[in-house]
Amino acid sequence: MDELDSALVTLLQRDARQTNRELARALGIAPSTCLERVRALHRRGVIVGHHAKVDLSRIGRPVQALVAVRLRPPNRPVIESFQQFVTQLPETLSVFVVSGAEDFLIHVAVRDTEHLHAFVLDHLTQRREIADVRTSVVFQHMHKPVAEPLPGRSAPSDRRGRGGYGGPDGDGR
Amino acid sequence: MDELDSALVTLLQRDARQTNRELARALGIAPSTCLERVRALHRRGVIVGHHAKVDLSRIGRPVQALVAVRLRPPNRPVIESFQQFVTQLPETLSVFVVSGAEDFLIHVAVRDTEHLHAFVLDHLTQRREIADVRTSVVFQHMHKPVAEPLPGRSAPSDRRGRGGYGGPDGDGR
DNA sequence: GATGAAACAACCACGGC
DNA sequence: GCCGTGGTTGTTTCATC
Repeated sequence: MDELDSALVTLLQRDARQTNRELARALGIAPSTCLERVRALHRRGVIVGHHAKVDLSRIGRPVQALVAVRLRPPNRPVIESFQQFVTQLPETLSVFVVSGAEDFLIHVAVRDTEHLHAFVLDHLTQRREIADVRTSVVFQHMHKPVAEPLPGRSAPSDRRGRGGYGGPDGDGR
Repeated sequence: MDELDSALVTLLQRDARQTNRELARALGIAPSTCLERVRALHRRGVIVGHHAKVDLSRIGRPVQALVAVRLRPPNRPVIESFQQFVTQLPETLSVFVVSGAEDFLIHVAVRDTEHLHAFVLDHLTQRREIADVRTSVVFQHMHKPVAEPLPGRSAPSDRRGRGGYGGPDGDGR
């Protein structure tokens, strides 16, 4: 995970459909080299997928909300079963399991406020393990497409013997 | 936005790097037809970009948190200036402007809990407009890669002029 | 709009440095 | 580990229905 990998990760997050040639030219390296680096990033699990991003308001889901949920009792079986349940609902975009006053935060996108209300009443509060629900409408959602390796300290490059995360650079091919 | 467009949107969200041939074959249409449909989705702003997804823990940012912030006074200049400020911080992944007890919800990914603490103390609470901060550690974050057009009612065909959220404009491609 | 064929460009494995 | 080249594949355009 050197400087070059970081640059590749940033560029591919910004636009996953650049051709390998464009990438190589942007970094000043040969296309074949670039290709191998990108493949290594996939092999090591740094890049986990490529997804098209859609405008939710243009697929009939212009209203977003965050629904905070507290469960009772908040033990593992209850948490895990609820998580699985809520993940599979079509309105759900993403699910946070969090510490603090609430246990879950559910990010949903729906057709309109009526639909939102129905979601909470007909899907959520029907579950008996729910102790509390707090719904916040999302006025704006700014999502940064690029998550850069943080400044001030680089990601562990190749410190061997360290118990970090599974020593990605294992295969010596 | 017919049944075919919906299928394309779903498939491209799942994997943006499928070749046009694969897409066409999956839908049972000719590659050239498929290409034109996909282009139309871009033109109409349904698909706004293609982004590689990275494993945050593998780029040195394994700890995530949600930081709820209440501002004072919560008027437009204060909200907008704070939003711009917090969006540009490197720790920030996404920013929700919400209704309810708090005004902002900031999703951050950091190196460790010490870094999280420093983020809150050195970046956020330094701003004078902040009335309250509540930090929740994220134990799990399940993100659904695919947002399907919701069942029960089809999406508006092509209503133009709506500004979505004034965020980063799609890179036309 | 959808289709098929031909020009064009990109990808990818290989051998050499 | 990085680079250039040749065979292969996919994309893109155009004429046609």
